[in-house]
Amino acid sequence: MMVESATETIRTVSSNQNGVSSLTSQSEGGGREGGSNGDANGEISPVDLLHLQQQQALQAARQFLLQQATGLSSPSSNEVKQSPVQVPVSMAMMTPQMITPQQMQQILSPPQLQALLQQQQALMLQQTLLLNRISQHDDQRAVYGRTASHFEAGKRRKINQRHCRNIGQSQYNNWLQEYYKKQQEQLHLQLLSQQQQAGKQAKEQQLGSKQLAFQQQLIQMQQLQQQHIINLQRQGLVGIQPSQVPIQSLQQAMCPTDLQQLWKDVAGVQNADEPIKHEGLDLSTNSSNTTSYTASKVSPQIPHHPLPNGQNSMHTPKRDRARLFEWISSFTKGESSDEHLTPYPKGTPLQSTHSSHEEHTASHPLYGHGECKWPGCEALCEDMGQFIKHLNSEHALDDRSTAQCRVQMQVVQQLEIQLAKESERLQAMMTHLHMRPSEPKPFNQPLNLASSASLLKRDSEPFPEGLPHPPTSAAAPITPLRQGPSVISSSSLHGVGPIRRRNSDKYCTPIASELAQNCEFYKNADVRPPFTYASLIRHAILESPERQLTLNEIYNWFTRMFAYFRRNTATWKNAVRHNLSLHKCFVRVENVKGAVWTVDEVEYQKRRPPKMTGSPTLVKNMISGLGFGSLNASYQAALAESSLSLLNSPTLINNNTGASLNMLHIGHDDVSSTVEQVNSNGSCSPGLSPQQYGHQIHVKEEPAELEEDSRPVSLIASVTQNLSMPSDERDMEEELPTEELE
DNA sequence: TCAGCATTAAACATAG
DNA sequence: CCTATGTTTAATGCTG
Repeated sequence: MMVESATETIRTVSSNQNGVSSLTSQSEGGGREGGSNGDANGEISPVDLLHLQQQQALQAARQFLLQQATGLSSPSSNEVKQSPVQVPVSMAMMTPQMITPQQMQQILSPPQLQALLQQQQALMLQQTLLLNRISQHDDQRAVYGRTASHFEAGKRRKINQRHCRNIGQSQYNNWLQEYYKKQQEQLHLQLLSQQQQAGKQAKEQQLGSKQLAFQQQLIQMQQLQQQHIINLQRQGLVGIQPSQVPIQSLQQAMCPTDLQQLWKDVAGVQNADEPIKHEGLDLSTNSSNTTSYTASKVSPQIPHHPLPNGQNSMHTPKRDRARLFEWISSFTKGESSDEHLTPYPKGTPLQSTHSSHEEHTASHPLYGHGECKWPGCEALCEDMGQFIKHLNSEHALDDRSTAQCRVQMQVVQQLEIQLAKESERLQAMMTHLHMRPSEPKPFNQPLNLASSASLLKRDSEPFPEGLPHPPTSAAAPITPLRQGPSVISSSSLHGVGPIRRRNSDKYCTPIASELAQNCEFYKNADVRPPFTYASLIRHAILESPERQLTLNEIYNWFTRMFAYFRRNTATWKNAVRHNLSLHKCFVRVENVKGAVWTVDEVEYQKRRPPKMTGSPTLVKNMISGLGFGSLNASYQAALAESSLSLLNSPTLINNNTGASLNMLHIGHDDVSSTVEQVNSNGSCSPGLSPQQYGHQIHVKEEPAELEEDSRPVSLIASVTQNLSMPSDERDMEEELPTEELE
């Protein structure tokens, strides 16, 4: 899922980028292809949006020119009159998101702020248009002239009419009209703002420098283009519905951080343009002092120009480049600061991927498979040198690259968020499965202490605690009932556990499941497994095909399965030997080759039985201490496995187990593990069945001890056999193996 | 506080 | 004699 979504996101982004770039080039040619490019579905694509905005910008510019040409000095003009009214409207339409604290600070009054924002939007539109045109002509002046001519040629029209009209680009009319239908309101809003701006600018003209004013506007528009593009890309990235209001939707789509950053930039622009805006506002509301502002603004060299992006993409002074760089850096920092969003440590998934990618690409992360990996760029580069060249020429530090960089950051951020979500989901899934992972499974069921506990005497424990969790338990079994499930997730916690956690062992019974689930973890992590040596040894032995292992094989199993046991061999090997000798459950059988160790399951489960039969409490204690609980589970498991058909519900299983346990009063300790094994095998493996264990017992030298229990055992065994017997002849097998070997 | 268990360490025995 | 394998004892820590 993650991959898919991520891929999708990337795809979208790249397409947007392509769309933007293509649009830019296409718009230059005045072609309409760009519009169709966007979405074949008729949905408005970023490209379409851009076109639309371009048109709007043209309209606004035209108005402006007209005003200039007409000498709209009089505030009484329609435009001017409208603006005051419109401003409020637009304000109402605007979302709070559009305003940033920075802007607030800059603005004297809320209304003014609103107006400023509106103006910015209008500027962006205009900028887009102009830039597209400008891109065709390196000479701004040429553009200006051309644009001016357009404006001059045009006449003032009503808003609706404007939508349908496109200066020298009638080709856009069709799609524009469609768009218009969908976005009429939005367009109105924007156009109104444009008008307002035009009106304001008209006043500027009053000041006297029409050309200067226009240039100023151009500059502003250029400054805003960056943001505009970003917005478009973002829109694509976020996957906003085309039907949504362009600007607002874009803003909404942006994450708070991005939005903030974006508006920082905007603020910067405002700062630079502040005079103008104020002027504009003043003009619209009040026409004083514009001159001074205008003068400063008009100056193309605006020294205090704070906005890095604001620079004309075509002409980015080095100092501004530095700013751009700084800006990017700051943004990046901001991004990193947001990493907390991701549960994973920095650089886990994404970064690691990145690094690998880098390695893969050998020298440059943006170069691979002979082509440029820059988003939206697939330029073929035969070699590194060529690529570097390409990189420096096509992806230099300019507005466009910056915008793309931002988009990429967005992508990363989105992916991180996605990752976080997916991780969370995974956690939930694992938690769910582990918590009752085996519910479906017979042995897990036994976990229900309540039911089984009462039934079980010595075994009582088994269920509850036996099943519990191994690793997790390290801490302390909270609720016996659900402990059972230790999961992979818990595995991570294991490391934390104290070196000795035999305690857990008691609960660890489910070694098999635990190991099965966290196998890889233990193999690679130098973490002591939360199982007792006895449990591990037993597991190792039972896991073997013959259910018998030589000491050396046991050693090997330990080292193979646990990174932890790859060191301090002397210690743990000694412990293994000690356990093998100490516990009756481990039976040494002379083999041809020497001696092998087998498990006497009954004995193993019995381990602490002596008095257990007593009250439930006692049993419990014993169980907890001994870690018996499993036996029952194992038996049950075996039974269940063998007769799954019969055991549909856990309850049944439990009951069975409980009953059997009672009768046998056998301790189950790792029963769960036994069960687990059975489960792991896919079907209860006959070999593991209690019977076998029983046999082993016989094999052993000290069957005598069992006697008391033996009866119960035998009963159990018989029961088990009955249930599982179908396919086995285990009795024989158990002994046979050994003998055969011999 | 105590009993029981698990672990660790170590001494000792035996076989190859 | 060395090593691997087993057995046994003791000390220690933890848990209930």
